[in-house]
Amino acid sequence: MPATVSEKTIGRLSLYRRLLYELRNAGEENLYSHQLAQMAGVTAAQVRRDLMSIGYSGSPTRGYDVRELGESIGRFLDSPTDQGVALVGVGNLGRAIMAFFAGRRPHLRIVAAFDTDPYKVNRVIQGVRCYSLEQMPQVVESEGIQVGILAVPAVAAQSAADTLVRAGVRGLLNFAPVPLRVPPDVYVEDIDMTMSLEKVAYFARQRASQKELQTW
Amino acid sequence: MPATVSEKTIGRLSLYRRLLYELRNAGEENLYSHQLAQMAGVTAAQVRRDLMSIGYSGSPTRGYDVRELGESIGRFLDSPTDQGVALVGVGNLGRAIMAFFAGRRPHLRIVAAFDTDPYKVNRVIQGVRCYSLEQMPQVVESEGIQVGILAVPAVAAQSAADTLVRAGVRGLLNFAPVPLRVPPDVYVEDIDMTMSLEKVAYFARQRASQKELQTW
DNA sequence: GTAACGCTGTGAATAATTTCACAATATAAT
DNA sequence: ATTATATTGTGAAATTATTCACAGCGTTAC
Repeated sequence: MPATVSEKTIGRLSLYRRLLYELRNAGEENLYSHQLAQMAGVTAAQVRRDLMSIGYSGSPTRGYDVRELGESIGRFLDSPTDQGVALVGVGNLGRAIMAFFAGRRPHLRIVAAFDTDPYKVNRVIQGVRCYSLEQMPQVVESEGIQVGILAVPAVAAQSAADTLVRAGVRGLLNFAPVPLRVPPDVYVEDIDMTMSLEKVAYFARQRASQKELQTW
Repeated sequence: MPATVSEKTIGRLSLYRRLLYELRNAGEENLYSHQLAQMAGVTAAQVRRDLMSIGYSGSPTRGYDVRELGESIGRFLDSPTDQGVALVGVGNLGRAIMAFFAGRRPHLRIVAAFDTDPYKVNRVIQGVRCYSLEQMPQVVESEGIQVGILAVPAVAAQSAADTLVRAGVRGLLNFAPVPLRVPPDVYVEDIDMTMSLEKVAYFARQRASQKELQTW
């Protein structure tokens, strides 16, 4: 059981847990590494390697217990106490994010939203109270928020990040197409839709031309 | 110049291009690898390595020409002809995606949207015509669409993907929290917001506790 | 009981990615 | 012209991530 678990493994564990949760609802009680692997789109060896890092052991004959493994991943990934999340930017994307996460994980909930638009401030949108940017330090500190989501325009991203970090946020999920500059003790995950779409376009083209070559 | 360029490099090239475009607008004419690196949040060696793969050369004294390099990346990444994109799912997220990409890259535009909701079908939303799911094969084929974006609920994702692929799509950008099963000649990029948020929460917590340990 | 099976856990091998480090070089200064 | 300088391009090394391959082991079947 390694002292530190890689970013990629953490991501896959989150995926495994979701799949296990669905299996549990479907009444499954146990499964083998190769089954979980096929559902997750990875190899069986990868699954076993990942599970090593959380110290969960299966049985050679029954494989893994669906419920136990799910809970085990939960203990590893989740905070023992609830983690509140701050959302900055309540535009199209921000509201879509709110809707997407609404009612999903009670342990990791959006508990406050921030926007400059005075029409949104003090409203409750998707069950989340909306504050002005000025109130950010206050609210973040009083709620003990450690995680922020940035859904603001590119130009506003860095300053919003700075304010969040100053208020004590240690992790950012950044949807703005700008690399953020943050202190080394703050973790940033970028969701760069433009980059992703361009990657897809590039490889789609490549695959399409490979297909043509096959007939030669 | 390698025969095949890695997925990660393609992603970074897309980012470099965006940064170069901004620099160009700011009137910059040339820059060094370490400058681009610092803007992109990578090392200078990484930038030089990435640029090797598109065969662009700079000068030891002037560095890279901002305009030339940007165009060079464009020639490498972009299709010589325009690439149309199909968006499936015009809910909160779908509309946010439309708004996000509206007017960004003319070469890579959302040209058709699909949804089951009869209220949306035949409407024009964010400048994009909305069709029913039944029309998908037809429209995708007649428009020559090779790239699809899935912004549908998890349960609908696989079947939407199947239809797109059958109609000729070779690349998918998948926002649904489900691993898609597609033929090997179709490229899939997943944007899994739940996984990303859980990663951020995990590392935020970790960084926060490291901070505490520093004082010991 | 015990033999056979097919899985897990993991050390070792391989593959992919990044970084190091330095020769080659284009320019500016003198 | 020559020298000094700071950067590029790139083999080689280091690091990180994945896969192989197999010993060890519960369980089941007989």
